[in-house]
Amino acid sequence: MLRMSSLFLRTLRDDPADAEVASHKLLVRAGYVRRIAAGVYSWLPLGYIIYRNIERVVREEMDAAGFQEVHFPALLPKEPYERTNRWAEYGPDLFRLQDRKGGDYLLGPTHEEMFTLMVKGEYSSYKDLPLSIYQIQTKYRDEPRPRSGIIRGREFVMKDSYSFDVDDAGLEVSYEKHRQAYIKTFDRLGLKYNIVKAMSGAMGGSRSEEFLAPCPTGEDTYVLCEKCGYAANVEAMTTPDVKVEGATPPAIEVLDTPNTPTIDSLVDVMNAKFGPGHKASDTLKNILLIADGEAISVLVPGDREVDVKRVQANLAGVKELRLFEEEDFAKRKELVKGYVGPQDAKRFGLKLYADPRVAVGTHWITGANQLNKHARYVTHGRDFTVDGFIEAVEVRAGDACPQCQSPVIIDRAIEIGHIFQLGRKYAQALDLTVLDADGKSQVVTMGSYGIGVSRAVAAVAEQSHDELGLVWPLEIAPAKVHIVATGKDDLPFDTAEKLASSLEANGITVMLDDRREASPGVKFKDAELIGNPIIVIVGKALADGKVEVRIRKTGEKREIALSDALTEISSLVRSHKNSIA
RNA sequence: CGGGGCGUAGCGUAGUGGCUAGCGCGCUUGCUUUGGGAGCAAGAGAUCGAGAGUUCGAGUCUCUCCGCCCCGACCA
Repeated sequence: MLRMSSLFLRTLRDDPADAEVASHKLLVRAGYVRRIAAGVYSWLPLGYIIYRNIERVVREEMDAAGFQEVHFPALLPKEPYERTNRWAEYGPDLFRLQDRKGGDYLLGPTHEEMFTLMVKGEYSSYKDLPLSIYQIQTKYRDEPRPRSGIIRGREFVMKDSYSFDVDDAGLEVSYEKHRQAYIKTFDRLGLKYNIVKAMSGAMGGSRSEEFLAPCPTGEDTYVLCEKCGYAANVEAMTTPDVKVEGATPPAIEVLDTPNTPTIDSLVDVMNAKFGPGHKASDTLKNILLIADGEAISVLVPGDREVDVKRVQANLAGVKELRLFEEEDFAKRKELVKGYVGPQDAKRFGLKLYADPRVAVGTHWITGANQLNKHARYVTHGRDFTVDGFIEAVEVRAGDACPQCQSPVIIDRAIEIGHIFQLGRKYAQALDLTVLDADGKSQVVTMGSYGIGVSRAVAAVAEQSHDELGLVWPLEIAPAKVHIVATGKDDLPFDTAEKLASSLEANGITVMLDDRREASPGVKFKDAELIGNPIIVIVGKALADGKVEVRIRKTGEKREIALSDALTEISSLVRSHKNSIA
């Protein structure tokens, strides 16, 4: 039983000055966490209870799925990370330190190497697989900018699992098992979330999905089709095939278009020259970029912006990508800023990529590669060809869903989980092989699956709060029932005490506000701020032999006979989970 | 790393180069009060982020450093 009279807790009346998002403000105000350094937080008793409850749910679901828990150190030697080149690749995001002998160590940002080596050390036969093991561990990443309180820290707790299989079919099964376990986990945590197609990114691998908890302050942007349920991270969003119809356009015609370095000015001139009706979407933008030092051009319709992050995500292997700057134009005189067209790309030795909207057979008004000149009827397939199609435009609300063509919506969310098929990258680098049934050596294929445990505390807080304070789901709340005793006599306090004991005896956790000196107002405010799902007030109504029961989430209140309190509250907890939390 | 902002008591904040750095919350003591962050009275609590400088005099002006927040870049 948590007694407010002795609980190590001080609630704050004002929002902390350094907090911006709701979860951060409320977790600090309600006395759950305190900041220690940028992106580094301490858990106070209430916060640690929430944290442990979430960890417990995660652990139970992992165990239920048959995965086995292990535990690695957070402090790791650099050697395994050198073998996969991540000691170098991770760069400044890695917390590095040396021991007294000058040996290099790191604080683990993620543990693929350690898991791979652990399995390599024990297993060597296909008969040992499949295997899934996990840990719940503090991770360290020296983020360039920690933000949003607990949501994005430099120290955080993650549950990471890894699956090991002999072949792709096995990996698919392991992946699916994790996916199901994640669904159960997040459902129990009371989180609203979408499972979203993601890019596997720098980690390589194929299938990849993110579990995103929608909330306005989230850092991730994703698209959702409300009609068919398609959901994807903006980087992974694909464009439906473009149908090209109509006759072959006339041959290229070069036009004098003085002072038209922008799409808008070009459209105006075209309308003046050939009559109204020309749109920005009839023109073609040639966006020049530097990809790892090499100039490339990306083609998008003129009414669209290029999303550099998306381009990079879709250009395999490119580490650094940036837009052309003045000095780049200065070096490449043949590329006339504002008048670039794809028809001379081969001659310029420029790699060309097209957004799918710039399909083969489409024709465009675009630059003529001469100052103050544009060309029309420039046709993909006839007048230029590309080195590849990549998703390049900034995704907009209303874009067509790749599955059903309906307009999609765009939303923000917190990433609470990520599952993906790693493939053989780490097994290869660290030489994790097993003998198959034919006695041949096979490189193991792996999956990697993460849940942000500490982040989930903030995600729930972010999704579940109101103007009064936090609103915890039953499963993870500090206590199921928050009993407030009011009045100056002993009776309400004694009564509350007895009710609390009998609830606890029935396995229902209780927080009891047994403070004699605090005013009722303070106790009510604290109860609402702290956010336990059921609030029971033992006070005024006691004169009629009643107590008041309030549902934190809905604000619903009613008085019930004290004699029924134990059974009524028990049944609320046991059978009304969904309506109260 | 670029841009912006901020560092004054546990928290939130005021402070015009000039007397003993002020207020609210919280805390302590006493009395009163007890269904919506109570009232009265008396207290404790600050090397004003650090260092250097200008000045008769610096929380206030200058410089350097440190820390923190926001936007961007970045981010299994």
